[in-house]
Amino acid sequence: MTTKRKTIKDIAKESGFSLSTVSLVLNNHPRISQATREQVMTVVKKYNFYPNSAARGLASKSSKTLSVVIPNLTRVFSDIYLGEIISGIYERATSQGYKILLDIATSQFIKSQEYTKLLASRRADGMLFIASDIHADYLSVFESSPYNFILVNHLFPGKKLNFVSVDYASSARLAAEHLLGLGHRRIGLIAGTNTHTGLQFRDEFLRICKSWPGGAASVTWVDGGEEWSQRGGYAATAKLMSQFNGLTAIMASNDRMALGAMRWMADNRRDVPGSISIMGVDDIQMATFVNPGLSTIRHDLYQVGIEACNRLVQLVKGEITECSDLLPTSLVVRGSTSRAAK
Amino acid sequence: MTTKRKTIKDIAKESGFSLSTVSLVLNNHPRISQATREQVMTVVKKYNFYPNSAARGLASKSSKTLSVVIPNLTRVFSDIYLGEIISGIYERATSQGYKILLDIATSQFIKSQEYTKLLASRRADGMLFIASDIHADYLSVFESSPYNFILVNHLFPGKKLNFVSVDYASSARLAAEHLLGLGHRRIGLIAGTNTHTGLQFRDEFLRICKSWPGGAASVTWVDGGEEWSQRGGYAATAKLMSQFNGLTAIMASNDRMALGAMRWMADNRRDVPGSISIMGVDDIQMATFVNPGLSTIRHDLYQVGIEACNRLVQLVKGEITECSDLLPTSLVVRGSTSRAAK
DNA sequence: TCGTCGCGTGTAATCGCTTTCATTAATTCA
DNA sequence: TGAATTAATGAAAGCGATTACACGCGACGA
Repeated sequence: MTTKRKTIKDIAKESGFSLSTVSLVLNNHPRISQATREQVMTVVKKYNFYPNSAARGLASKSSKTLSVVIPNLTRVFSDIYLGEIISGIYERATSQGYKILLDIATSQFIKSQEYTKLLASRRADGMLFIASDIHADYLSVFESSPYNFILVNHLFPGKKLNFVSVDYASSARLAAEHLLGLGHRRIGLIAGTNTHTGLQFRDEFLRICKSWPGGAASVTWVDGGEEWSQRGGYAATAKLMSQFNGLTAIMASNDRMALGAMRWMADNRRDVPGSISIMGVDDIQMATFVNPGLSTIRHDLYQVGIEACNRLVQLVKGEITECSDLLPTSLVVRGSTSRAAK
Repeated sequence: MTTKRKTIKDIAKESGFSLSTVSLVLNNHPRISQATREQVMTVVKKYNFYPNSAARGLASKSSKTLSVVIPNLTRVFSDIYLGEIISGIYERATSQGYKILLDIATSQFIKSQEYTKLLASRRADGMLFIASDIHADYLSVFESSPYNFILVNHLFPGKKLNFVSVDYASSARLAAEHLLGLGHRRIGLIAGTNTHTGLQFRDEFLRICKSWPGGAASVTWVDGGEEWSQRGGYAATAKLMSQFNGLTAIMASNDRMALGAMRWMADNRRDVPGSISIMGVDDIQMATFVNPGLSTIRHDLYQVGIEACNRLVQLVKGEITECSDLLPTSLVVRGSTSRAAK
């Protein structure tokens, strides 16, 4: 627009060194002497020069950018669950010198194969995919592609797709053991069935309950809805409570649905945990604010973001070629669960 | 990694056309005949070819990317206010073929002048800045730079910085007129003083109240805290109520702080609106859920995002050279405000 | 004294596209 | 039928960096 933008060539000319020397200085190459470095940097500072990233990307074959794809939920940008993961990703990406390109997995995004395009065009060096339900067959392209791709807090048992996720099976185990240990034998489970991790949680929970040494528990489950929302949890609870008598505990597959369950109990004057125990999963901030506090399984989603980004960078650098990390979870007991009334 | 990546050259060779023809096809140039276009596209499809974006960016001098900078708040990725704006930006950017680069205005980001670097290195064609308090002096670089820059829902009265914002002065007017019209003459104002828009709101509100034809109202104001949070609103309310007697209304500068005020009233058994009216600004979803519903000034932040992005694209394309848009607001009356008790 | 090694720097090829301008083929008109 | 237009395509010059390789030079051991 205004004056011509400076290039590395101008810097070279003015500092009296060659193109390559300037380039090496800008990339902190050790072969450059301190004296030279300083002279060049003086000129760089003078013009507030920053090397053109397109040219740099072209020559170095790297965009120093990572793509993050989030699910297409209503109010996706104000979702606590995602917020934690994204924060983790952002923190780590930034500290490693990568920028973040944000995308939403709308049907348009999927249909136009934007996810492939981003990587094929080298606009991003790798991709972190937080969005994926069990029907995400289109991800199969990544099974045998040269693209750096990681599924975040999701996984596909059948497919050879890289992932970094919390260990939902272990969460199910911890939760089941906690409730069973408190003597609960009639449990209502609000499941999330549109993701494999959700299914994994449900199945493992059912398995543990059925084979419990202290006596099998009868578990009836209902679906909590696509978005794992408080509203969905509320509706699921209503269904469970109306169709099954004598439940002493409700296990929700995430805290939001658990909060919905607590809300239903409050609306219907059922005492928690006196008459029924409620348990969630994730340990979102809100779990500590409600009354009674929500017993839950802690999922450190910020850490998931950190780890996923770490792995992706390793993938990009070629330090690893695949990854399937399961992060540990832990039991958090608060006031919403207690010994089963007999 | 695996097989060599195809380039436009390979496509040219295989389709039997020249480099330039393929390029023109890929860019939908009208000078290409339909027949040629189809032949070329066949080969493109066959290899699932996407042109290298760095090369493209280098040659065309545009990255087709916009930078979005958000404030460094705790839990920034799960903030409703920001979420709306970002959704709007994302929607519009995507529909215009731009990608979104996300950044947080941490002190590190500011100190290292990342914001300048992004634009100077042409990594982004333009920047939407949602983060800025009244001390954002570093933004002065943009006053007379060739960079495409827009402040989103903020503005600096003194500086020549492009902005797209809701009209806070008009919001103040609407709110004041509503409360004054209901007969309120002793009002507590919870202000946000760390942004110019916040100050604008406060000053205009005070001005209207002072010069009201029906009799001036006495307004006392306190600061609601840096993050305009519910917690801050709660504390501010406590302060107002303990230090000033006879307030008949509380005006909060955003809904979150208003919700904090309502919470305080509930905790202290003060009837809303029976004994005191409460009013917010923004009209976030939660405003409809609380009981009584929160009277507020509607700010269509999604629209702000859309407009801001629109303007930035125009700036990038050179269709406009500056912008200072104020978007209209409107009064939303719900249950939290009523005629002042006398 | 000479060959060799290291260090610091410069030369030039390259990355994969866009775009101007020239060229060729096809069409129109006198 | 030949000249003048018009339409479609190709050749080649950048775009602004990175980086392999070559080179010059002083120091060193033989």
